[in-house]
Amino acid sequence: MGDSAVQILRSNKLRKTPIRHRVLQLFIEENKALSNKELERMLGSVDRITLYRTLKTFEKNGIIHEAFDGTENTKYALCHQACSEHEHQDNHAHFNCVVCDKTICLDKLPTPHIDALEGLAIKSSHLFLKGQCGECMSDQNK
Amino acid sequence: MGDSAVQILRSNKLRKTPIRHRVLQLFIEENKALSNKELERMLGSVDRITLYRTLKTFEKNGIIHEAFDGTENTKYALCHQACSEHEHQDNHAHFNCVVCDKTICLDKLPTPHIDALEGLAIKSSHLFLKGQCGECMSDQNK
DNA sequence: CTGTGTGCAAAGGGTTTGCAAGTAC
DNA sequence: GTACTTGCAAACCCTTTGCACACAG
Repeated sequence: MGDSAVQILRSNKLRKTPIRHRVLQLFIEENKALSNKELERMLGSVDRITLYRTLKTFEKNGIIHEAFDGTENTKYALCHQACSEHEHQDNHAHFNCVVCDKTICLDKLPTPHIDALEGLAIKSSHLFLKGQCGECMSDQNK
Repeated sequence: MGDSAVQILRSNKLRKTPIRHRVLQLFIEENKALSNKELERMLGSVDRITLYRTLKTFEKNGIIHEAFDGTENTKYALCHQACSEHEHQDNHAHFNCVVCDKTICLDKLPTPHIDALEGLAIKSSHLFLKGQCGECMSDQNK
């Protein structure tokens, strides 16, 4: 359980460094999309640039995928299915809370599959929803 | 016809300045989403900062809407329906060509309407497709 | 030991803010 | 004339690049 981060690194032939291990564990524990800034805050003493590079490396290896949510802060989320290099399978929607800015994967809501349309060759589709998450709705009622 | 830019400005109670007029006309003529950078190039001699402010003003007035396309360059497109301030109605998908980076509105492809899901209150949904546009497919065959 | 990862400094690009001068009404 | 708009400078933030040192295998 606590070792799945290690397993992910090993199966991707990535060196097991403390930073990579901690970042991966955060993705596993938090179960939501995380931005560079959030990770920086959570990790405390890590170099910002190293984080950028860590995320790029994970993305290239298909460990995480970019979660488009219409905000300026690029967020990444753990790939649940097997994603190979340059072959991401994040065919699900994302939800972004406009109050707390949390972004989560909606694995059960697939993005529409469209092959062609009006003379366009469609390669991928991306869907994101915006609204209020359960916690922020509860807070509102206090 | 050539005056619709003027009409739009007037109906939004915005002063009719040369820059606003030219920017609006470009949106009307080009019929696609435009980024600050593209507008800058097309207009030639306009101050970049003024453009940013012009676009923000138009967006606030519901004249244009942000067209999410998964690229780093924020693009805006003309609102076809009547959008009021803070009440955008851009309930359609967008398409972004990964070759030429052109982004267009797919007015005929509505974004899915979802009210609630897994304890989330959904306010809006956004859908964008990526692929190759007709022109870039033709270029490829040359 | 060798190649990869990290940390720091610096640079690059997009976007915003402050302020004085110019312009629409 | 008054309020809004523009243009310029500077600042801000996010992200990338270069390079020397440190570390995993």
